[in-house]
Amino acid sequence: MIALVDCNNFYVSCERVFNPRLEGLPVGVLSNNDGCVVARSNELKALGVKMGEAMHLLPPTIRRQAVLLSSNYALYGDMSQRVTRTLAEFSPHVEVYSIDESFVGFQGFDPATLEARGQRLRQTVQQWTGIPVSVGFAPTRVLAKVANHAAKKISVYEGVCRLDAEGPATRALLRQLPVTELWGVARRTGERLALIGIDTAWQLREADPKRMRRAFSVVLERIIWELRGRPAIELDDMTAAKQQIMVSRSFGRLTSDPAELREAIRQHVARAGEKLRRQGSMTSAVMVFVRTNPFQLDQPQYRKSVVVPLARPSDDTRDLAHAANRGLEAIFLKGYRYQKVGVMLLDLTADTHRQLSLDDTLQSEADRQRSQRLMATVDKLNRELGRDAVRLGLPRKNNAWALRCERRTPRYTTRWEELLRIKL
DNA sequence: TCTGGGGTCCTAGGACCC
DNA sequence: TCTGGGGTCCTAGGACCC
Repeated sequence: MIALVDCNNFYVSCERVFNPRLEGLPVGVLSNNDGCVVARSNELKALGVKMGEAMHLLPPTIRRQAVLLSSNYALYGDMSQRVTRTLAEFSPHVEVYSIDESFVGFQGFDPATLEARGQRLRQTVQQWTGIPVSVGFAPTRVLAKVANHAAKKISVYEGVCRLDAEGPATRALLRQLPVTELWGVARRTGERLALIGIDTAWQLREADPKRMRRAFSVVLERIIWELRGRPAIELDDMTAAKQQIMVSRSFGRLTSDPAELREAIRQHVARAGEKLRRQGSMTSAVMVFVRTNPFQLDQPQYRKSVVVPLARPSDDTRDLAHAANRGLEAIFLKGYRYQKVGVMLLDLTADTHRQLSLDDTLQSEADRQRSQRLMATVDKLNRELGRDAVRLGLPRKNNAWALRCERRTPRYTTRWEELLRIKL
């Protein structure tokens, strides 16, 4: 049996831990730039606010009633780690799936004891971190997701639900579950399934796996096996090195100024370089992209990306910045109002595979060591003194890319000076 | 005025080879 | 009139996740 442990309304719950006055109120947390709603309390859901709804399109009555907060990722990331550490008390097999969800392995435990363990887990996480969680047990990940959904929605489960592959509870749940509520089935696939008369999770489970593979995809076939209780989805080791690293942001306001684009790219490259070195990788290609605001249909639209290969794999921010600048020059066009730029590091390899090449005559061992020391020092200073304590090049004033986040709460768990702002 | 950011996996189709 | 077939590799884009 495997358990999916999911934090309820995670970002909102984090905010409530440090500001209990938010209990009972409709609370929402906004995306970067305060653009749209990415987390909702039950009260806000009850007002009809949908996931991903644009802030500026919310009816004024709702904006007056609701407490809408900028996102505070320093806080959520830290709280997430506390939850994960608590889960490790219950099983040696914890796979962190996202900031608010983990799969926890319970192989070998007596199935009859699982619900009680689940309840104890909930209470412990609540007591140690202040975060409410729901627990779904099942033989496969897809079914564990269904069980978790039931644990959250159906009050008799009291936050913990166990589903067997066969059994009346499983059957009843799958019969009334729209197929698009399943993990891995979204709108597009749902539309195609509807055409052949499959609307519920149960109907999908009863479909022929091989035929569905041919008509749809291997992904859908695996979901069918999982619904029947046969594991077909393995999770990647979430601690494994990423295969690509992306950093991008929307601008706080649109801009046509190439200097502002260059500055944003430089920022993003610096962050991407940090991430790259933290996981001990090198990159051999840097992708740069720019785009206008796709929602402004009356404005001229432009989106373009380019991949710039590096002469040799590198993790030195200066190399990455050089490549990114060339990429930006190649795709920048005058006359457009840009909304977003970003960089992606592709083709990552472990830096232990650092290869000797013919180019080594051009870059001596001494140069490489200097580069490594410089980057290690920059990373250390930024870790200890705060992001951007040290950077390559000077920042500009009044940047277009400065984020709007006017409603952010204090970073209670990671900044002493902000902790003092709590009103008692 | 204002619509997130960061990932993964899979598939189709083109280029190329023999 | 007739113009192979099968394999690999790569890339772009779709779909999905939270």
